[in-house]
Amino acid sequence: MEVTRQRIGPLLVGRRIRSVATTRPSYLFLTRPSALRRGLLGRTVRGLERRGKYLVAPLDDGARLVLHLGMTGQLFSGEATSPRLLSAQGRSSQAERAARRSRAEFIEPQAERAARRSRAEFIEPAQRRFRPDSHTHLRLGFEDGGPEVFLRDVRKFGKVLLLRSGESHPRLDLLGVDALELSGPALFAASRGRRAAVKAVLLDQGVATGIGNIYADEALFRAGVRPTRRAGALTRRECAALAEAVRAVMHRSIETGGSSIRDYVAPDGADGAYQDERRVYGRAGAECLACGARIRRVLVAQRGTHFCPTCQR
DNA sequence: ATTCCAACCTGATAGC
DNA sequence: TGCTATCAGGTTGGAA
Repeated sequence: MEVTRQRIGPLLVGRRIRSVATTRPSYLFLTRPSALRRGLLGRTVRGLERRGKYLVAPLDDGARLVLHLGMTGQLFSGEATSPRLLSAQGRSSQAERAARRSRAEFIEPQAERAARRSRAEFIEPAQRRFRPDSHTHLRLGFEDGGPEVFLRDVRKFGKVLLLRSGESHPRLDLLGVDALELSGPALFAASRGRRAAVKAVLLDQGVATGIGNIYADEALFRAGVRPTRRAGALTRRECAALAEAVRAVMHRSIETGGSSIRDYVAPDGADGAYQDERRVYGRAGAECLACGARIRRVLVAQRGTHFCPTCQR
């Protein structure tokens, strides 16, 4: 979300909204689309802040546009280009691609295939332009006629709401300290008396906000702490190491542009690279890069949880 | 006062 | 080919 904030900021801040298109009312819209359109039309965006995984955009009338991307949300420029922004209809499935490939290899002479490839490379850029689909829930156009801004979210676990001037919202008010500033003592204090697994505490946005499933697993690995450990049993020393690991992992992910594993793209369409630095998340059955043991996957707090049984105690 | 768990959605993939 | 089951960067509200 921090990478998204940094890169979508210039496409929002200082621009006056001329058009607002939305999909039909749904779980995603905490503010009804009709009210959202009324509240946004003609407004100028004054800034863009992040509160944990939420983005908050103050408007020139004192209202605030609040966005959360949930699991599959994508916030991006109309000029962005990426296969991750295409819906299934606009993209060939893996089965189709495989079928086409094997057909092609069977009947097509190599020279012909090369010619087709160069034709495709010549034509493709024009065809790749993003076209709003049924998952594109918000589309903002601006007075300056520049690039639009899109919010797309396949699963609709994201959130869009408009807070009127001075209005607050419990979802924002209950957030803890930002993960980038989580301190050992704060984590230690928050863990006291909690019987839940330490991973559940890391994911609790009221303790620290911004830590998601990938980063919880990666931080626990770095700190050498097993995710299933009872939070209340962690020592000050372990909390210090874990808080440090959280900060390090989050900073590194921001540096590398985030984790593009399945849906995430930056607002400019670029993939992040943090997925290449994962040591445990999504590596169940593979060898631990530190000790060679098999990475294990278990459920903790109903979330897939990955750890090294020898490095993490 | 916590912790658990189903629910909110859709799509990709693995296995039979 | 198709069908079923499982999994997925999150959060919430109410039951246990």
